[in-house]
Parts: sequence; structure tokens; C-alpha cells
Amino acid sequence: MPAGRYHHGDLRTALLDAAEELIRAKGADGWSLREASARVGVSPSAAYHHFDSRDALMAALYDRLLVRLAERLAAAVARVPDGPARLVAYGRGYLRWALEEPALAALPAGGKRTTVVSRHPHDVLVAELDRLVAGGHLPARARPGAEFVVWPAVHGLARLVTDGHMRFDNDAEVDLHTERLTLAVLNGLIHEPPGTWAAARSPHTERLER
Amino acid sequence: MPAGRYHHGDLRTALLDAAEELIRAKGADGWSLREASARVGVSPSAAYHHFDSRDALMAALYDRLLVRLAERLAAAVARVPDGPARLVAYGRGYLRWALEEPALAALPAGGKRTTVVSRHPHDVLVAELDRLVAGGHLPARARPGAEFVVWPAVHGLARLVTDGHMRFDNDAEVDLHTERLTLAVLNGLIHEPPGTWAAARSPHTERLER
DNA sequence: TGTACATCAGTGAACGCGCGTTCACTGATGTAC
DNA sequence: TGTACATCAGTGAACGCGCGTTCACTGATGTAC
Repeated sequence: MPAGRYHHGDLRTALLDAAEELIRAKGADGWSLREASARVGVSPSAAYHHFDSRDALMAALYDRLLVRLAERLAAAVARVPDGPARLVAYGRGYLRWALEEPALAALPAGGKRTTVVSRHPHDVLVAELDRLVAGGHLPARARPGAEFVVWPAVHGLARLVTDGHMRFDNDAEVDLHTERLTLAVLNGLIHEPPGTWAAARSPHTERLER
Repeated sequence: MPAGRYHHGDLRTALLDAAEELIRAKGADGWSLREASARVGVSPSAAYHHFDSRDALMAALYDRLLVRLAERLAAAVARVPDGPARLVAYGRGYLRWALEEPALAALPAGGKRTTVVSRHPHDVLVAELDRLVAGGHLPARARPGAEFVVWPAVHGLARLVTDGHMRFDNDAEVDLHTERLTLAVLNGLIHEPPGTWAAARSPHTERLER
């Protein structure tokens, strides 16, 4: 709370920041509404002018993280010329983020979401896959639903690492493995026998639910 | 607690069962040592004759789940003749489990593990990959570290589903997608250019750490 | 077979704790005239 | 420009809660002789 001020100015953001910092330091369960308020220098009840409940704050924080990750991934990908290397950059960006912010990367999705996130990591991936098709790096026949093949692979590697099931010696090893995984999936899609998956409908994604 | 008995007989197992049931019903954070004890009909302090702490109980439960999943996967795979279909069966088994027991599948790995799990889902996968090589369904050159390509893919799909990021209409759709993902990864490994990943060392896995 | 005794596996009361949320309130802000 | 007043964004005390863990204890079990 800025010294001498009664009204904070942007308490909502300040509370989200505090919660995020606490989670970073102590894990997803290591924060409380009371502690976040205290850190901002405000009484616990003040939070209720900005959030319905503790859970609502968490949900808002989760949305903010998704948008941030999406922006980060979009930036990582934008630096790379067209081709499979862009998909690898996506995967690397995802893993770098997971390694830098394991506690945040492991945040549970939470309950019902009501707002629509402006930009979702999933959107960035979809755009990249479209771009691969446009550039002739992925056959159009393999495109439908391809995001539901690539996303699990990258996400899974990230989760296994953040949960401590896999550990790498250094960033170079992470990158190498991410590259292998991403290219294997892409190659698998490229060599997919025609027509096999036409019958499958795409799953509903979190984004579409909202 | 069996009627009229002072000593329970197998309180350790009973507490694990109760905790598991509570997690199934109310999520990973929805159980407490006190509630589990109450459910078994024992005082809260009794648990301390069998576990050092709440966390120790969780860790023991986690180990038990891993072993159970491994057995389930081994059984699922054993029903299928040699070839890629076995790997698909592994993936399906993994996803079925995640859908049936989302709360358990989402359990965090927890802190340092001290015991060694007798059979790990990872072991089952490793055995399957070896079998694919032996049967000529996967080139030996692609084998090293292949589990770190397949595992993330399957695990990632399971997590996305249990966390609610992807939803499928029915089991058939799940199976279809799991099959597509698994075969894409396998095909990608088969078409991997020779020698590319020789430099990469495998990550340390949870199992190896112990 | 009987008995003394160590060990094991429970009890139950108490501890201190921090939590989310509510309530009636008050100080600050901004708008209408 | 000055003032009345509604609205907004805080306060702080209180609520009831369930939690993990500790402690001195006691009832049941099993083993040695």
C-alpha cells in the first residue's frame, strides 16, 4: 500500500502479484488470501471488493498466466524462420517456462471459468500448425486435430519435468529432448496414412468451453 | 475398526484406503489425516504409529498408486499381440485410468521418495519398447531414450484430460485420439534420421533417483 | 502350561495455528448543480 | 468555484472451523523361562 494513501489505486493487480509471488516461493497451496493481503499492506477483507472469493482470485491469476505464456510463446516463435524449427521453438519456449516457474506451471486449472482469455497458448500452437501447412511443411490432410497431438506431447514433457519425474542436467539437454520430441511428433503426422483419422472429432478444449 | 477389537490388525492399509477414498471423492486437498482416521474409526494420533507425518502417508499412497497403475498397464498390454498395437494399448490403459480416477491421476508426486517402487509404469513402457525393437517394429537406432518421447505424449494427454483442458464426448473418441497420438509418436521415431540424437543423454527419471 | 514382563498399537485431551468470510463502519473520491 | 451527496474502497474485530502434531497414558499381544 503506497504510504499515506487510503485507496490503493490498483489493489486487484497488487493482490494477483502478491499471490503469484507467494506461489512461486511456496507452491500452489502455499499462499492464502490473508497472506497476500498482508503482503500488499491491506486488510484481508479488502480483497472482497475485487474478488468474490479466494477461488475467484486463483482463477483470475490462472487466466493471467495463460495469457502471459501465450505471449511468451508467440514471441519465441516469431524469431524463427518458417518451417519445423518454429514448432521446436514453441516446444522449447513451453519447457523453458515450465523450468523457470515450476510452481506456476503446475497450477491446477481450477473450476468453471467465466471469462474468455484473450490469448491462449493453444491459439499460438494452432496458428503455427496452420503456418506449417501454408508453407508446405505439413500435409493438409494431417492438419485437422494436429494440435491435439502436439499439445499433449509438449505439455506432458513440461509436466513430467515440473513434477520431478524427469530431470535434465542442463538447459542444452532439455532443448535437445524437446527438439527430438517435437520433431518426432511432427514427422509422425507427416507420415500418417491418409484418411485414417477422418472419423475422429476434435475434443472440446478449455477455450471452447468458455 | 473391527468391532470390539482394540488393535486394528492392518491400520496402515486401512488409513491408505481411507485417504484414497477421500481423495477420490474430494480431490487431492480434500482429505486430512484426521478425517481418514475418523473414517477408519481410530483416533487421529493412532496414525503416527504407522506414518511419520501426513506427508509420509501421502507419499506411501502415491507409491501404491504407481504400482497399481503399472500392473494395470502390464495387464492391458499383455492381451494384445506383438506390434504397434501394444503401444496403443499402453496409451489407452493410461488414459482410461486417468478418466476413471482423475483425482488420483492428478496427485502431485510429493517430496523426496525414499522407498523404491516395485513396479513403475515407466518400467512397463520400457519393456514394451524393447519388445517392439525385438519384433522388428522399431529400428534399434531409434530405441535409446524412446521412452522419453512416448511417455510425455501419453502422460500429457492424460493430464490435459484430467485437468479439464480437453474433453471428449465418449470413450471411443478418447481411444481414437490416444491411438492417433501414440502411432504418430511411434511413426515419428521410426522415421527419425539416423544418428541425430546420439549426443543426447537420457534424463534422470524419478525411478532412477531413488 | 503358567506367569512375568517388554513391546506394540491404541486412546483422548490439549496445543497453537492460520484460514476464509461476514459485518457494521468510515475515509476518500468524484459528480451534479 | 463551492457544496451536497452518492458511491467506492478501505478498516478491524469477530465468527467458527478443522487442521497436524504432542503427550502421558493404557489395553492387548507375544515371548522367555
